Amino acid sequence: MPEAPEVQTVLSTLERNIKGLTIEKAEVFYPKLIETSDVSIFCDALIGQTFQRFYRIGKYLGFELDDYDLIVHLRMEGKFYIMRDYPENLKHIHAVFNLGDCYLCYEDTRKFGRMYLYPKTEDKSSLACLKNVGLDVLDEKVTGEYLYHQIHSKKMNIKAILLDQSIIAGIGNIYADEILFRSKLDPRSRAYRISKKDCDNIVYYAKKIIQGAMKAGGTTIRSYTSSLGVTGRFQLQLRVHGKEDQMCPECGNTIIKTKVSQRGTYICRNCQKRK
DNA sequence: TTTTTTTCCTGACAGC
DNA sequence: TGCTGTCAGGAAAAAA
Repeated sequence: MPEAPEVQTVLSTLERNIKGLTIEKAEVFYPKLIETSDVSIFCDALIGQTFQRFYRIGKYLGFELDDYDLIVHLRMEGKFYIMRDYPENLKHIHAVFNLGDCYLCYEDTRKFGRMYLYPKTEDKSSLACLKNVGLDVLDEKVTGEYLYHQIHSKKMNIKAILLDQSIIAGIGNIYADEILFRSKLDPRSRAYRISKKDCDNIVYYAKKIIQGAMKAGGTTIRSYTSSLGVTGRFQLQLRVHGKEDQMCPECGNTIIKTKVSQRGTYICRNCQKRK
């Protein structure tokens, strides 16, 4: 499940490999992949467009072309591959872009990923698909103060807050668990009970963990890989997520798995206090 | 308005 | 073997 670090890894890899290349032909085999228009309009518009600039907003990948902004959300299992030859097995490949001397292929087993195409704009935050996307987790405007102001009157649990992209963008299920473990907070704690000091901790660890994961090239759990098959190594550093029935690295108690906001959630009940 | 639930998808896996 | 049911999950839509 790509979160900000994985998206950044994919983006960097693609930038190194396809920046300056021009789309000669575009094919889309799964119509619902394209949110902004019919497939034929989408494919026709891309012909002759060159990849100019690469950017990330939360978990969204942004490609600035000559005349358009192409936005991609990988959701759970979306992946890009750069291939020398046209792909043989198209079973889970839903889009192929012919870039002249290579093919950029989009694969997504569960078909949750989406692509958006808009006329090019300087103000990326004005794009329709990003209207509910808040400040990126690494944005300097994201501080404990900011988080506290956003949540002090909300009833939602703190994990749901961290997953809410309109408050802080880029955090997903895996890192939410890790951030709350490091902050010593039970994910089920109500937002309005979270102190200013706790908010400082949450933001501090959120930035630290996300930046650490970016350096390591993103976490890999289940099927996630970045383009070109580059896989991250950060999973070795995960402390609670996916560690059901294992010992807490801090206190030795058993880590439990439960559901919070419909999401699989890992907690050390000894270290993480419910507020 | 805010919060919760449902929906979208397929493959892996458990149980019979 | 082959079937059925459950689970995983980001975000939008629908319901509460």
